[in-house]
Amino acid sequence: MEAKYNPGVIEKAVQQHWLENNSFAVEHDDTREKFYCLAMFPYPSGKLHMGHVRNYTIADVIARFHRMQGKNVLQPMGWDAFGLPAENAAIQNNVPPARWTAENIDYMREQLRELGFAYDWDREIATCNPQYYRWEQWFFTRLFEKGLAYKKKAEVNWCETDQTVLANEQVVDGRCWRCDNKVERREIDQWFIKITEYADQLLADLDQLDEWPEQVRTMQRNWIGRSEGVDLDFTLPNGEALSVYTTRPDTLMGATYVAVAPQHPVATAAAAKNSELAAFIESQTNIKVAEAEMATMEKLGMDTGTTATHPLTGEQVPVWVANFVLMSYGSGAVMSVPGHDQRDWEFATKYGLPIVQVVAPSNDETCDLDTAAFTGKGVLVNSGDYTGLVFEDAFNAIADKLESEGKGKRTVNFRLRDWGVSRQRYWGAPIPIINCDSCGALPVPEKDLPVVLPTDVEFEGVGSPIKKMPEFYETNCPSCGGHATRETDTFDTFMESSWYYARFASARNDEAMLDAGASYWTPVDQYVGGIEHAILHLLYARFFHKLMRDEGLLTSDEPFKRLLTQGMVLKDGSKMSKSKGNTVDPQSLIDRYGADTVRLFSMFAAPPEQSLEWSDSGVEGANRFLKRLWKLVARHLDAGPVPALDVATLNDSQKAARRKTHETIAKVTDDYGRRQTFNTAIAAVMELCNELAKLDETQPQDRAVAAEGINAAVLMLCPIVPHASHALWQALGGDGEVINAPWPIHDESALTRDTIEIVVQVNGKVRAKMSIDASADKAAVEALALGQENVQRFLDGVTVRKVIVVPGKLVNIVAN
RNA sequence: GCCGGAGUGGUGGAAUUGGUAGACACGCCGGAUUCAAAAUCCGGUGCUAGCAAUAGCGUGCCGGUUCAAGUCCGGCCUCCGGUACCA
Repeated sequence: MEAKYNPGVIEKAVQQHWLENNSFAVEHDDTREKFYCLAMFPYPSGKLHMGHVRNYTIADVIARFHRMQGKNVLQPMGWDAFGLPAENAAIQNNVPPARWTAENIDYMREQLRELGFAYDWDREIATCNPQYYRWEQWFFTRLFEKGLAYKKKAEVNWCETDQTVLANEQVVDGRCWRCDNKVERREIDQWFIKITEYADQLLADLDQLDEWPEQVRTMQRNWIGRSEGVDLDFTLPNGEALSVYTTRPDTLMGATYVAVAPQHPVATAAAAKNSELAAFIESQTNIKVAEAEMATMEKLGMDTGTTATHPLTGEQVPVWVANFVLMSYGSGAVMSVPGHDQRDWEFATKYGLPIVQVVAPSNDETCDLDTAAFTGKGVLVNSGDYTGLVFEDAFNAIADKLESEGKGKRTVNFRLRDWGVSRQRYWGAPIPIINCDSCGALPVPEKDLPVVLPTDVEFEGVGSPIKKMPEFYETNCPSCGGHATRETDTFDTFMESSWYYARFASARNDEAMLDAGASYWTPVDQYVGGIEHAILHLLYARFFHKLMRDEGLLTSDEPFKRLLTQGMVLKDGSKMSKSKGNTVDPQSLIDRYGADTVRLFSMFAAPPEQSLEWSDSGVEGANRFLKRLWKLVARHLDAGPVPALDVATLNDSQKAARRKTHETIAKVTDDYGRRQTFNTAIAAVMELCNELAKLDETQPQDRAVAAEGINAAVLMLCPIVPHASHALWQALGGDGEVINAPWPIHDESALTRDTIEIVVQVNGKVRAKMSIDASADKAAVEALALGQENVQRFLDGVTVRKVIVVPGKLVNIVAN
């Protein structure tokens, strides 16, 4: 064995060895327990950044750990290759998106290889490849046939100067990022998939996901937003219903006005006769299509002059236009109860609308309608027949009344909206639809799939080139054969990332979207990715899984069994990003220290779910540990042959070192498996190595204890630093390759202790520590504790009231 | 705005079920080695006082529960993620 740790030489050789042996290629094998470990695949933006390194190291560590546990482990890698940045690069540098993307993939693939990740490269996929997206197109046509895909109008950010739709990211302070023109909302036809039809299942099945972080489940639950309420009708002067949804029908008697969206027909009709109102509505179109924008903008409104009849009192209430009411949510109108809704209260206060109290607190909550709405559930007041009822009774009485009079209906509502999948962009999978003037929108027949995106394109301006390519969009109607045009919009890139995990299991099948491989490998046993994907990507993937299940392609209900959401990589307290100029290039670190050091540092610096603060000296520290480990093994090997371990003859220090080995195995196994806190696993192995270094290798039984400990340390570090472990395992004469070696199992009998240390507190403050026989009973522990010299000092002049003994840990003496 | 997190020494973090706050590292200080430096090795290191034993204080802020609170409860503050067309 080389005396010096030389990662440059070792890593290259070990990676070559894995490549030649195709070490991480796996096959469907029903006789073995499978483990599918997946990290969220990258968008090929150029080079790997530290966030990637962290993400892929975490997943690789988990995959390698489970492989050493004897499972058939699949860990694939691919590319989420469609998306906006490729188009921006194309416009800026005049490079076609396909070429830019392919070059980035080639570069990043090489970087992943240099980091030593245990991928089955035979399954690599890129979503921009027609072999991939053809199945997405095919699946969409299936959804269309089932009525789960449909077209409707929806609002987008529109830049009049560039004549193009802008992503939310491209709107800065309400203006186009390129030309600084003010954006406006515009309605266009878009394709949607009915995720709302699966809202109940998506909500209910969250309960199955007991290996997901609770916070992610909570976020999804809130996002889906199931509520129970009542759809009820106010009546317009012309007799038509003005429908609103409320979760608080108990406050209906306090509704003093109705607010409608600027695009609501009532508003449009009123504006036709009122130029001031028309101008107000017009002024409200310059707002970005984003929830945060809508929720934080100044709440503005104007009276339409129209009134509506209250369904219970028969009184006339004014109808206002309000900029915060969204046409796309529910009916585009809300009843306003300023006494009991804070937003309504602010609006009513601003515009002098009446505020009426109809609910009073039934506990000690305060209620002062001069300063704020009372939003709690209480007891009804000032509500005619309903006065005196508590929330639930009032809800039911009013809902019953409305239902019996045909003015309302109990309804379950969801916050979740259908998934808009149309993008007016070039670099995406073409939506496989043909529009025929006489037959309407029709799916492209299966035999004509895929609809291939032309890649030899030039960008003129910012619009999608295929919208100006008749050779792409001119076609014939599959039904009548007449002239027709293709859809030129492409799919939301969340479409590709919603099913790629299943395709990895059937990656080389060109005859079907999924096959038996997908049934064997899915669900993914461990999914690893950024917390920023907690809602959208993970919800869409869950939805897609259920769609594929209902198409008969899969049998499970959920795609990801266990989820680890990793935190961000920060430098100087903020996210590493090009715009902040605080990025650290992982490549220079790999070149300087080797992949193992980079992997070790990123796993040691913080637990995976927390954000990770970058530190150059921390990297040095990780490298130093590997050098020390190397030295420890070299010293051990130089000390000569290792005799058989004879447990019965061990002295106390040898016994202690052996106990440390087995305690460490137990802890590290738990840290890798259950807790997934790799930082504490590393710390524990470091402690073990510090102990092993103290052994006297001139003594035969010290050498035997050291051999056991060192072998365990190398095995336990293998998932994190696989190259160094490979070389050390070989030098130690281990069986086969370390990547296939069985995970160490701790020896329970090595853990026993003769004496233990107990802490003694007086009134909760530590006053002494004492060593006592591990078998001592409570009375003996208590007696010894009371006899401690320093404890006596604090008991002087006071009376012992109570003594609490926590076995094996502490004694607390309560005295005053 | 709304939903979800986070806040512990000079720094990253540990404390797993309410039971010794600061494991393991980094940095710093002192020493060894060296012509010298780097590297390496040994020792010290929460703050305050003390030669020390030890004592007081200490986990963002305010309050509460408990024999005991970083951990549980109530109310704040700051920062971060998401907010449906960034991925």
